[in-house]
This record gives sequence, C-alpha cells and structure tokens, in this order.
Amino acid sequence: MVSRPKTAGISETKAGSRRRKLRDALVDAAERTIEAEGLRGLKARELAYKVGCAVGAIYNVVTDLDDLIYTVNARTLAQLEAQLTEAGATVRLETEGIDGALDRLVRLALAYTDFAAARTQRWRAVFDHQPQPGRSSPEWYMADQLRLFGYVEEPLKALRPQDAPQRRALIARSLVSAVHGIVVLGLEEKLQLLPRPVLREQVTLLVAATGRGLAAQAAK
Amino acid sequence: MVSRPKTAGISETKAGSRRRKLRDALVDAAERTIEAEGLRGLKARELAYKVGCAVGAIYNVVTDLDDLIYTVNARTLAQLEAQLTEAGATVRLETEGIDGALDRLVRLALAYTDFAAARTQRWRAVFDHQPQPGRSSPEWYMADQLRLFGYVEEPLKALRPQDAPQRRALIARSLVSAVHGIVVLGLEEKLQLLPRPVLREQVTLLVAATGRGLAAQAAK
DNA sequence: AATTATTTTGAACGCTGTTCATAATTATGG
DNA sequence: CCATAATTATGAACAGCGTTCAAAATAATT
Repeated sequence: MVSRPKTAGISETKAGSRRRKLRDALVDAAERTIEAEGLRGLKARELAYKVGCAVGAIYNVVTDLDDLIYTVNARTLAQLEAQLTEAGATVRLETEGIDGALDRLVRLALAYTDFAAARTQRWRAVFDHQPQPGRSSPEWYMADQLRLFGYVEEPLKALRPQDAPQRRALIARSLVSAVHGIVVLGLEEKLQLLPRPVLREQVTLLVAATGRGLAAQAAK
Repeated sequence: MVSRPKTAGISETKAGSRRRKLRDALVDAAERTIEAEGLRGLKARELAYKVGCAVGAIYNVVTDLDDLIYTVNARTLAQLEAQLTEAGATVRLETEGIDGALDRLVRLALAYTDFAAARTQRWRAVFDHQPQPGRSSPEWYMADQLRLFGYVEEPLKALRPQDAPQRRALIARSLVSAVHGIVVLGLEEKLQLLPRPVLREQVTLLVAATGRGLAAQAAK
C-alpha cells in the first residue's frame, strides 16, 4: 500500500470517511474490551458485532488485530505520559536541592502507580502483548516506551549532579524498572493483589530509600 | 477422580507405570519446548508427536495444557530457589553488620538476575502464564512464589534490626519486586535487550543504593 | 444511464485445545 | 491358560480462534 487510491483527492471521499469512522469505532471498541476483559477477551467476531460490521471489514481498515492492539497501547501510553507531566508540573515552588528532587521522584512514581492501578488492564496490555513470532513491534512503539525513562532523568540531575548523562540514563532506567516491578507484582492477582495504599507505601519507601542512597553515594 | 482405580494396589501396575512415564516425558518435552520457543510455542499436537503418543493421550495423564505448564513452572521455581540458597550460602565468614548484609542482598539479587538471563524463556513462563479466565492458579503455586520473598528477609534483619516482622516483609517484597522489574524490562527485546553486564550493574547499583538508604533511614 | 472501480460481506480455510466413540490393551476369574 | 471384564490409547470430529477471498453491493466515472 504505497500509493493512495486514485479516487482520493484532497477532500475526503465518501468511502474514505466511512473508512476512518470504522477504524475509530474499532479502536474504541477494542479499548473498552481490553479494559473490561483484558487482552485475551479481544475477539475479531465479537469486535465486529459490537461495531456493527462484518468480520472481514476489520481487515480493510486494519492489517491485524495486533495493529489494533498497538493503537490502543499507544493511546494508553499517551494518557500515562499526560499523567506523568501533570505530576511533574505540580511541583514548582517546592524545596530545591536534594529534598525537592526526592519529592519529584516520589510524585512521578506515585503517578505511575496510580495510573496502573486505575487502568490495570489497559496498562497490562502494554507489557503483556508481544508480537507474534517473526514480526516485530513498530518503530515508534519502542521510542514511546523509552521516552518515559526520560521523565526521571531531570530530577536525578539534581540528585547526582556530577554523573555523566549516560550513567544518569542507566540509573533512571533502573529506577523506573524498579517501580514498574513493584507495581507489576503488586497488582498480580496470581501472587496476591495488594491494596492500593500498600502499593503506594511500597513505592514511596523504595524511591525514597533509593534516592537517599543514590545521593549519599554521590556525596561521598 | 477421588479414588484410585481399583486395580492399583501397593505395587505399581503396568499401566500405572506407563502412565507415569508418559507424564514425565510430556513434562520434559514441554520444558524443552518452552525454553526453545517460549510459552506460545507449546502445542498439543507437536507435543504428542515429540513424545510419540496420540493427542488424546495427553489428556489421560494431564487435565490441561495449563496443568503441564504449572508443572514446568514449579520445576523452574525449584531451580531458582536452589540457585538462591546457593548464593546465600556462599557468604559465611563475610563481614558482619551492614556491609555484610548489603553484600548478601546484592548476591541474592545477582543470582536472580543470572538465573533469569540464563533461562529467560522458562523464567518468563512463570510470570507470563496466566490461568484461563474462570480457573485460578493451584494453591501451591502462590506459596511457591511468595516463599522467594523470604530469602531477603534475613539480610534485612541485619540492616534494620528494629523493624517489625510485617514491615520487614513489606520491604522484602518491595526489594524483590524492584529487582524483578529491572530484570523484566532489561530482558525485554520489545524495549531493548540489555547485555548481561549492564543488567548486573543496574541490579547491583539499585540494591546497594536502596540498602544504603534503608540502613540510613533506620539509623536516624 | 451504463460502465468501471472500489468496498463490504460472510462462508470457508487453517490452526488452535479438547472430547469421545471405538479399538487395543491389560487385568481378572474359572 | 484362555474368556471375560475393566481399563487405556487412539485420532477423527468439534468448537473456537484469526484471517482470507470470491462474490455481491456500493460508489465513482464517463
């Protein structure tokens, strides 16, 4: 599909508009289904029924169900990112220095925690979904996820000013991964679903302790 | 299936022996398949072919493929546990006190990391596999996983002697989860597969920093 | 209005895990 | 040791999945 159909000019064709509407409806339905029944609840036939089209119609506007999942996941990541920027912007006239940086780190981590706890299924879909063997994730997808690591790099700069950017990136990734791990296992029913306050306490504790440790390590 | 078949006495019956052999063969084959092709590569028909039996025969010795997966996962957890005890036993005449405790924590975390890196697929299967909706994991499964948290509680006792057991348990779980998170995201090809030395550095860094922070927090 | 291009359709395909009537095998009793 | 009963192995058949594709319906063009 390199070239557009010949009939498509600058203005939308009737068919093109229908096409877009159908795609949007499918993404919406998929999003709702994932949140309600998880990734495994997403079925082509049921999706077609919900949207009011034939099964085959799905594959006119979307190459795969995977394609649909990626689109939903991209939305989820965007929403998560919005939450993180909001959490980051909340602190402006805070204490500067180490305590301020620690505070920002904790806020970011808690924002992540709250998002995951509130939209568990959609959030899990981002990590649970793996591309069918042979194919690989779209390019933008990896970038979308890696970008989130950047959010904690800035506070880290205050915490360990002398670190090289590369090292700071590594530490940021570690910190994000650690928080992610706590949330993943904390929301796992298979293990034991932790109540949200406990989860928040865990995250706060870990980020605070790690941050303190990092600062101390840098100071000496 | 509450009662055994009437024909089974104290000594093994011919059929019973075949039964056990088939089950073992299936578990072995499943284990190899999972390590080679991941959880998604496990197919009933292919399994039957590898073991040399009919598809239906599988369901004579195993209720589900899920059942098989749980058995393989139990093996994996047992092997992991063996690695952890070994790592814990390595340190005997080490420095006592905080430094010793930190060292033990780092060793445990690295043992976990190495295990995951070496047997990535089987290790992932433990966390990736979720029971089909309606059913739930066997009782022993949760216990098997939770038991691993206990391994870090002892070193924590040296680090924060005055903590109540419940709090120590929470911190232990947090620490394990954090390390788990680093390893999970570090081994994710979808994100960017980190080379093992980098992974070990990340883990060492985090555990050391967190441990230091925890000790400092306890001291003040 | 007639012709051509496009899109929508749902039966059909290939692949899953799982079942079940039937065949083969094993255990039992005379 | 064979005849009968109980058990086990078999693989075709079933239900459900994602995906395709010839044909019908619709839209665009002449």
